Amino acid sequence: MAQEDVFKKLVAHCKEYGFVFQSSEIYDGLGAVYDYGQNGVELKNNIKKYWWDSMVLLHENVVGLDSAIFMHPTIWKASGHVDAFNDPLIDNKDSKKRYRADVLIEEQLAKYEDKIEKEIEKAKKRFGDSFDEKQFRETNGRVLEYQQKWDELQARFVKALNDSNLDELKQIIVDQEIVCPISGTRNWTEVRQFNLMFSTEMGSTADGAQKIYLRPETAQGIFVNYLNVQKTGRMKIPFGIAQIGKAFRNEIVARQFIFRMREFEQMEMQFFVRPGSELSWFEKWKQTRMNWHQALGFGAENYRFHVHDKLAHYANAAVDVEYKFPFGFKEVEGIHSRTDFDLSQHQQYSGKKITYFDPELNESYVPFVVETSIGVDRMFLQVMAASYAEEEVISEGKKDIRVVLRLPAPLAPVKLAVMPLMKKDGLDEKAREIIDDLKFDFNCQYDEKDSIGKRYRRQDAIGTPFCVTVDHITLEDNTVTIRYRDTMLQDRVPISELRNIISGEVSLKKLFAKL
RNA sequence: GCGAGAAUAGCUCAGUUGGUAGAGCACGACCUUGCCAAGGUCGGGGUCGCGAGUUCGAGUCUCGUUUCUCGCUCCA
Repeated sequence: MAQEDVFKKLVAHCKEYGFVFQSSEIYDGLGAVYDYGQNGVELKNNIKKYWWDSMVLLHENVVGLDSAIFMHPTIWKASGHVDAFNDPLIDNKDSKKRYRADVLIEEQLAKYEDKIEKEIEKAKKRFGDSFDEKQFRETNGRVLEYQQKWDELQARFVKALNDSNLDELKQIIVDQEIVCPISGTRNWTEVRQFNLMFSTEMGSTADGAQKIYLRPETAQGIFVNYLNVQKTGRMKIPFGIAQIGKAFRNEIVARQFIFRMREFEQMEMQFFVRPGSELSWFEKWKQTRMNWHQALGFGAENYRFHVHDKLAHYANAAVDVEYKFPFGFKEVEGIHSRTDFDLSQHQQYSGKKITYFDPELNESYVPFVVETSIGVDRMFLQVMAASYAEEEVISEGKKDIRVVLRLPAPLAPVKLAVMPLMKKDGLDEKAREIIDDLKFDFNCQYDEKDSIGKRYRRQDAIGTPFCVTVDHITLEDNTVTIRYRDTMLQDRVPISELRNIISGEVSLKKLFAKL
């Protein structure tokens, strides 16, 4: 089966079995926004718990935080997000290249300047020492003509920028007959403002309102609280702060299902260290995080590190954990050495001192930061992609295809399905009794509809690791058959042993043992 | 954002040169069976993505639009 087909089937499966729905579907959907259904939310919560517990419970020096989505607007100036993503862009339809509209116009201005310079150069050669540049500029016809064009263009350009008039920027490009350097054509799209941050207004009256952004990353909430946590938690460097939360990016192109969404969820941990020690911590977290991924048992060959050649403005080392999705190796998690960039910026913009006093060194410094940042939704997609399987089964000589989600049991939405072989003779009541006993320990499901084989397959499709069937023998000796998802084999066990058998398999400790 | 393709029932799809919308599976009720998806009977469910246009008449032709897929592009 081709990999693209696998992906298509996976997307269809996600919808058919209540894992992921498109947002606002009955209104034709909302681009690149998705909802998690009854099974999806359970899986997602389990993924988050796996991450949270492995970070916060397993590391003495890592604590949690839940900061607000709304933050002071200056935070995004300090972080560099406001400046870096506010460009008017235009595309050439022939070369399909994208340019900054303001840069194209600036280049046009420079062309007029070049022309003036050339005239001056020529005149210099002609007149030699007697050349008076100031007088030449004021009297030469060609120079005056270019200068006038430059003045007009500059005035128009500045006004358009100040008014944020995108139509006018486009009109300037048209009027100036600016061509694409690659295709040489003037086949342009409209000029569009790209701001990757969503904004809204805070304050109920229009004149008193201030523009605030929906956070494009959760990290800044940790940075601005680092000293609160350090002081109230009596944390000593090195220590980390972990956070799970929603973030929002107005992606130009959001594609590939839940891989790139406009509203998404991050699990980030910022680890604060002594300056100079950041690269060894970077290596340590790199390994720790890879172990976390591989403990799920999806095969080490499906993971790799991708080292960034081009580093972001804040980083001095960066690596991605990539997983082999049906559409190729793609980033699931990023580990970045963010230096002291963020904290120093916040110190500068807030005017507040946010240094740490290191009692061992007897000195104060702005800590360096090593970040691990993973997308919950990508992780979800990765788990689904890795678990989805179609396998041939032969029963009574007939071939059949079984769709099974081989989810790691601790992540499975439903841990146990209890089903009466028949819904009569009190088998159904007995099944309910078993559920009532176990429902506070595990997410259980009851099913009495259709043949038993069909019910097993329904549970396979959502990844339920255990099915328990109540039959007539159960009524005599309180034993049931327990059927395992992956092998399809069955054992007969006493009802009293179910809790032990299941909890041993579905506990997160099973995964932590591999870390 | 550019280019190409797609959209008909919950799912997979059929629907002839334009003539009042179908199948299988799924779903619900009842009967039957009882350990790996297919028994019987009856039933519910679609203004054919949305909006215009052409036409006596549009699921079908034209245009626009939305969403999805693929390629390019972008991704602090």
